[in-house]
Amino acid sequence: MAYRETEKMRKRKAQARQRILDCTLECVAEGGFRHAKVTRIASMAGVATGSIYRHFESREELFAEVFRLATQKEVDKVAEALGTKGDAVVRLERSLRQFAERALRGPMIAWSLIAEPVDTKVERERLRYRRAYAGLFEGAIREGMAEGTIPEQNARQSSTCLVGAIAESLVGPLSPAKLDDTSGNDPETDQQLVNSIIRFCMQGLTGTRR
Amino acid sequence: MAYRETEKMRKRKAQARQRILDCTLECVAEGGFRHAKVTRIASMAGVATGSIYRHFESREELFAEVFRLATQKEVDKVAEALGTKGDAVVRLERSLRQFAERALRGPMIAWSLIAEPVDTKVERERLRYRRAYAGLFEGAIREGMAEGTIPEQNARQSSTCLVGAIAESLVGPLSPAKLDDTSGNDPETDQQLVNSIIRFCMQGLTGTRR
DNA sequence: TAAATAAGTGAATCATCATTCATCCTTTAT
DNA sequence: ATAAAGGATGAATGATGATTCACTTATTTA
Repeated sequence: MAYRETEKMRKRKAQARQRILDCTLECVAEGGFRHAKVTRIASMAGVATGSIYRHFESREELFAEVFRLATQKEVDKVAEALGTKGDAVVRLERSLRQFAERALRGPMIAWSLIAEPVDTKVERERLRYRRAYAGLFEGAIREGMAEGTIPEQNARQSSTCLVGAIAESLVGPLSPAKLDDTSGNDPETDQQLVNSIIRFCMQGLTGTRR
Repeated sequence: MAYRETEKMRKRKAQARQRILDCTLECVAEGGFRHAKVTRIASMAGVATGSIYRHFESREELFAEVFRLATQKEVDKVAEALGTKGDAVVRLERSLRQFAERALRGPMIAWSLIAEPVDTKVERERLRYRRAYAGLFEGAIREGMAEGTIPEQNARQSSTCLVGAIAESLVGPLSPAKLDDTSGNDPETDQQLVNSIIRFCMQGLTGTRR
């Protein structure tokens, strides 16, 4: 007699959902969460406003999901860099560089993830995100302590400092005020920036100048 | 014939203005900027809503002013600690401790100043505020480099890292989720927290374990 | 094809608060 | 005391957008 959800429909819905997520990310990459209006997202995704709410509890929930996804990608990259060959020190260095360089390459989205004022649910995701990074770093620091390349210390605390130092150093260069000045980001300057951040961080960790 | 602003009136207005500022700060200290509603502030200050706008352009402007004042106090304390006797290294250490300890003592307001999502104008003040700290630290780092207690480095960059490392380390302990758990802040734990932050920072700066 | 059910729509609604402004109240100066 | 000039008031307004929901359209099964 009746209708029953079929594979085809399930797929179609999944696609719509995905399109909404993609468009939201695109909006965020353009102007941050604040400027990503539900109506805009809907029209970009080719669905009605109301349809957004078939897929997501609320705007905040949608944003939280987008945040989670965008974040996961970044965290994975850092994890990947930490999984390469070498002692903990060089791997940490690689991963810090990865973090910073990726942020400078996608500045608006990085700013949104790191520093844009957001609502509670997204803010909660952000704390998770930062903790995820810190967790990764913490593990590597422990490995370094075990293998003797990093002196004994409170690994949890140090990892938090790493995240903070990088984030703060990037906030200036990433802030929207700077983003839309046309002076363009000089890749050489960026490189120097990254280098000095890393220097500070590695010194903080190892207590050794190089 | 007519009315002309007199000293008495000027004073009364100044008092009202001050009362508004005080109450706003009080509100912020209770629940952050987000929960500080204009109507609430007005009634606390014993004035009509509209009167707020006799003294401040807008809610945002009021908040920006409050932010500035609260901030100035903090910055001054750090500057004071930097002005004490001793070489740059010990003075920096003192000032970092000052910064962190004060934050832990007034956690909600500290969170608002450091990490609460806020509107553009206030956010702008926050950038200034962070730069003010960074500027102070930067000066001290230069002094250290000049006197030979701190190795050559990009002082600007390092100071930014300091601010970031501290801020990030505090965001966890300060975040409202933690603030209203009743477990109370153990002063001993706080002390350890502060110590390890400082250790990391000083190492990052000097490249020397102690 | 028809009945049953779900998905999709988007204009209308709602919620939230900051902000305004017509009005009344105070102060000043004569 | 009174006129002139602000000052203070707070209910009403306005702006912004998220969210809803009555209705339309699609899909499935018999």
